[in-house]
Amino acid sequence: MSRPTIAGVARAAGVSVASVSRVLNGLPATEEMTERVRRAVAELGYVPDARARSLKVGRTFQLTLAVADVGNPVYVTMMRAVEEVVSAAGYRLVVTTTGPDVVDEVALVQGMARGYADGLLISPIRVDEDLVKAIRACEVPVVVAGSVPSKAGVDTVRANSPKGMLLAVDHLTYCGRRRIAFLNGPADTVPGAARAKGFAEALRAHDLEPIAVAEAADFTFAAGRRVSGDVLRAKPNAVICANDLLAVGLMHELAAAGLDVPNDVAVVGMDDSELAEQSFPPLTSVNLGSAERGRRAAELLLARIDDNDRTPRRIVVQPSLSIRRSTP
Amino acid sequence: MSRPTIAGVARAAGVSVASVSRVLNGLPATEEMTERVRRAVAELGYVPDARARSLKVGRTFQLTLAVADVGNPVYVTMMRAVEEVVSAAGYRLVVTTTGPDVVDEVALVQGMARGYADGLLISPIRVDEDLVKAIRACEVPVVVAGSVPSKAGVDTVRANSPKGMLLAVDHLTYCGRRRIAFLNGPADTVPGAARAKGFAEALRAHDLEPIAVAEAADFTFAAGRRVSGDVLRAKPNAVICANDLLAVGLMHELAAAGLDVPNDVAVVGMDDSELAEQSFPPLTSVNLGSAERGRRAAELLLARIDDNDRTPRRIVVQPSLSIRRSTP
DNA sequence: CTCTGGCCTGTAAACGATTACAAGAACGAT
DNA sequence: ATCGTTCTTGTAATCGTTTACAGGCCAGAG
Repeated sequence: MSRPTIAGVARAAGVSVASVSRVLNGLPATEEMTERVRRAVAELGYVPDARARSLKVGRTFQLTLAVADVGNPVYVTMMRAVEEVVSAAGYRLVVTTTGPDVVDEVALVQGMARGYADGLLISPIRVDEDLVKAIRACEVPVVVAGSVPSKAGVDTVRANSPKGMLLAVDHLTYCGRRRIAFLNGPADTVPGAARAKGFAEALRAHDLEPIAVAEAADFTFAAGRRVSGDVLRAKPNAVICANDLLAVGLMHELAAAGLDVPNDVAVVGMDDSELAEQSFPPLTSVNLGSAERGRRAAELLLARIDDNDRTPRRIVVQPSLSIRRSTP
Repeated sequence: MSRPTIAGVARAAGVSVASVSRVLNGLPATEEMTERVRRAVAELGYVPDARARSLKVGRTFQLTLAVADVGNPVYVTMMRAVEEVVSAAGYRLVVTTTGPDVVDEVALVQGMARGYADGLLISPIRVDEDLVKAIRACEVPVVVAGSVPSKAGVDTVRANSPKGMLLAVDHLTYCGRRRIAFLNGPADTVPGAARAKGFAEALRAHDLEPIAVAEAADFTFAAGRRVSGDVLRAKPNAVICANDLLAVGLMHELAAAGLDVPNDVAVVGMDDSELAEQSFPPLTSVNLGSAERGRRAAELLLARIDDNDRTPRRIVVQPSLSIRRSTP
């Protein structure tokens, strides 16, 4: 006794499959018809098959979210926001981890042609020509959370890193710190490059010279710790970090070196993730609007699924600074 | 010019659709046939439709992972492990957040009958009769990460909280702490109940009386902070927390109260998540094997998808203690 | 030379829904 | 009473695969 199909329900209710389908999809039907179908559905415990439905209507009601590393708390924030929007719209979320390699991202984008999801929300950590091409050619709507050349002709939602950097430097100089170092992630990544550029500009705007710039191997706590020494040798009295994980890694090394945060060294993180609030001391962090980016990106994706002909939008979310205890 | 179908490939290659399908699925075919099909596939850029395939073969090659809160770092650890196992086996992972309500979990389990995934890996935060019934009746294989009555007849992988508690209490008494308090999450949850019981047993084994037991509204940082006061009023010299987030919340309150960790109060967390390592001071934490649980659970699920008649297994993962700086 | 058996390959029937189309019923207007 | 309109319902085609089945061909055995 296997799962009942729509045909079984139709038989049990003494009506046609078309009528069952109509009732189930809320199309007009008489009182009596609705009642008979409902009764048969309840009796048999019928649940429509999503696979069959997908094939016929050409939609799976699934969306794919691709991120580089689920362990990064900034993605947790984004994922929460995305989940909320898409599940409210009746979609499920397929979460995929791409890893740091761009070829995996390209493969993922091309694989979307299989049609297992109705859209893709991707936050690429590295971008190259192949990826742009793959995104252009993608069978399903794509929204990029991050920067991608405008010729990709795709909706994007990105942060304003330079402005965020400026907020951080403004705040630090206001606190009287002028020996500012920068702890970046890999500069060959999209966020790494943006932040490096933003940092240089922000210092220039304040007529300052960078004291030190270090690059961690990736955007993780462990990598941050490993290169903290390079930053500290320059004796900065403030360090801006490219994300919160790196900042927390740095603070551990500062504690190990017997330096006080914020008195000896002020620390500013970026992303304003949950970790910023949880770290000790609580981390002053540039809020790059990850929740809002997630939300807006999800909304763009839904809008594009409804109408794929709309002109691509490029949304920039403005940053703000969450001041906590790691700065004076 | 829409997506090519298998019929288009067949036409282009001058063969039948069956032959195309066979070549694509690696069934025996002559050298020449294989070559012609490959060429046509490449030329048209054909990619098989997952929706149609799912309908026919009755599988989607997707698995659902349902957790209560993606913000809890313990789920990040589990998710990583699960992703690794299932993607190696050729499955995609659908991540769903159930929220704290058991009715949502029941709805989720019942919704699996739609067949959008081939299996469900669920870590229920609360369990009731309805959920057990739903799991028993579920159309697709289910593996539970956590405790569920054995009559559910389902594969489970769970932690050994009592043993973990004992490790924590052993360690604290060894450090000379005997005024031990407990900061729990909601006691009406599965992990909350298990840990409360484990804590009581562990203290009894050491002939100790609990100094204080508090219950946070949920397993989050903010909730932990809010009830920390209740714990501290009893002037404990050690506090065991039901998870790392609660422990970090408590440590913030300790700092605010001017108390030193570990000298004034030793703190032990549970889960040994990434946060334990990142917090300051680094948190001594009971490793309940979340990565291993994720891995084993995923393996059980894959095995059951292969053979749904195997007798249910109940795996218990043993805990260990990761000693860091929050204890003397 | 014929027959049997074993490959390949193609035709067509699923899988389980949605939906275009047509047919029938009901009803009001003439 | 007849016609036309509208509303409901049923029949059957369709989505794009996989796969059971059968037919055709060839080789080897008798």
